[in-house]
Amino acid sequence: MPKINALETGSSEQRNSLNHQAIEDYLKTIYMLAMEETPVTTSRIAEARDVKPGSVTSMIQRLAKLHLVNYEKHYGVTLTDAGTKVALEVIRHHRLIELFLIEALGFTWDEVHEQADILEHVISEKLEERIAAALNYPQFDPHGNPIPSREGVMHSVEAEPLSALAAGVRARIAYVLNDENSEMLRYLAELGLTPGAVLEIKQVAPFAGPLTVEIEKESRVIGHTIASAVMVTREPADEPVAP
Amino acid sequence: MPKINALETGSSEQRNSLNHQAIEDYLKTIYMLAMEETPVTTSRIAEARDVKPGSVTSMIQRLAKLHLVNYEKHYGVTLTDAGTKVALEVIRHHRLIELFLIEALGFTWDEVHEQADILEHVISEKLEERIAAALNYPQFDPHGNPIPSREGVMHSVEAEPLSALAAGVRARIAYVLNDENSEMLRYLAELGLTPGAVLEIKQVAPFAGPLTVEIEKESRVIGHTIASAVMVTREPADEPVAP
DNA sequence: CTCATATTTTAGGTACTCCAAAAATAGCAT
DNA sequence: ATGCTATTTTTGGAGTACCTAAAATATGAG
Ligand SMILES: [Mn+2]
Ligand SMILES: [Mn+2]
Ligand SMILES: [Mn+2]
Ligand SMILES: [Mn+2]
Repeated sequence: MPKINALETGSSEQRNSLNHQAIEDYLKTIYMLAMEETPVTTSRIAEARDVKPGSVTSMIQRLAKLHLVNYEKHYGVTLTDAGTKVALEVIRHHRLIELFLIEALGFTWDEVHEQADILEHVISEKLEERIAAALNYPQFDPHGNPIPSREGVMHSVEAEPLSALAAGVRARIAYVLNDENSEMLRYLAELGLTPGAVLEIKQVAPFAGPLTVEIEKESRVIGHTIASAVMVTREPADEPVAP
Repeated sequence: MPKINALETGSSEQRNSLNHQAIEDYLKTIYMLAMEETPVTTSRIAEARDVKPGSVTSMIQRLAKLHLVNYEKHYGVTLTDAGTKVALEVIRHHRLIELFLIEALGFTWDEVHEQADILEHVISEKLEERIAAALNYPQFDPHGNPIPSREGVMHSVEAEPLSALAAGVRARIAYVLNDENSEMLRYLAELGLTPGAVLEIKQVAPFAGPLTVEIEKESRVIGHTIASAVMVTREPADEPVAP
């Protein structure tokens, strides 16, 4: 029947696809962590992937041998061009799949991350292309994150957390963090806090307190933690002029 | 991110899903082989899976320990109820996915087997259900094979190879064997030999020679090998009565 | 220079494979 | 029925890809 291992078993192996779940996931993790701070240390990867540091070290050594990362002992790793390419490829898969599950199969935005995290490693390039085509070559995933292009280019959006805004500011939701937190996603959807929504800050309680926002003419009070996960871009304050 | 191994790593493991690529594929292979002859021997499995007999023996021992097969040394294996359930589940996934790739994403029937062979192991029950629903709960896959129900019931179709028919007989194509042979599938499609098509045998050359069939008013000559892969049911000879 | 902390190394485990040697069975001749 | 060979199956040893746990070592703060 299958044999995903066909290329790796025995001695020769490694045709052109240096794929495999684990490798791809490490590269993806490193890519994400590098966006926050570079180089990426062993312990940050271990924490993110929920494995022990020793496991990370040995995987890093493998990745370095495959020229997917640059590795300096006791210092950290950075992705090589080849490693970046793989990471972006996987992220493209992930985000296309999330959107497809919602658009084509009726899933909700809190249900798709887990399944996408598995499928991202096993779809062929042809299937990726068909999915992209079926979705009309979308730019953003359901959580507002940009989908890298087939060529491996990702246009990241400049945004700031909702929690950083002051009263009176109008903003549009760009994307949400923690898309693996289903419970939070359900809560956000309930409040109408989804990408594209426009809101205005009414009140900000001090000391990381709750903020009051107006959205769709409704006033909502949300906690600081949630507000930190919602990334927004500022909108010009409105005051629609009557003609 | 992911961690398909989350449940198996370390010591405890095995929540409810005794899944995993290899195990599922062995069970599927055994199921298929058991339809031809039971018990299923080590060497038949080895040949079907293209691994060495020694590998099969050790996997069989594992499966037996998991109560997925009954194993008698030097004799053969049969699936237990639990093993049958897993096999049918995987076959259901496979066939639903093949159909979905064609119906929803525009693949052709010669392109889907390989991708389905991988995806079958990684779709959740929820995704399976959504795919089935999107296809309106289909009974047959694109190659004419029955799709087992969610409860694990498969209604197999009584059919005989086209190559077994005599001249003059009319028949309807039920399904084709070797759905992993893309080249053959493309050739069959070209000739119009797809499930549901009705044809009439015009001539049969002796000694496993070619047969001439009429299909869609066209006369076609096909080799014995191909004809053996096309499974048909007999149709009453027609002679449409003019009113 | 010393020590806490992060990191790497080492050793050991599971899953899956291959190869080669040993054991069991089956086919067949007598 | 008995024995012998050809075939199949099992066993044992090994290798890769993960992982953990625990011991050894590098780093940099004070
Ligand atoms: Mn996601
Ligand atoms: Mn993943
Ligand atoms: Mn198939
Ligand atoms: Mn498979």
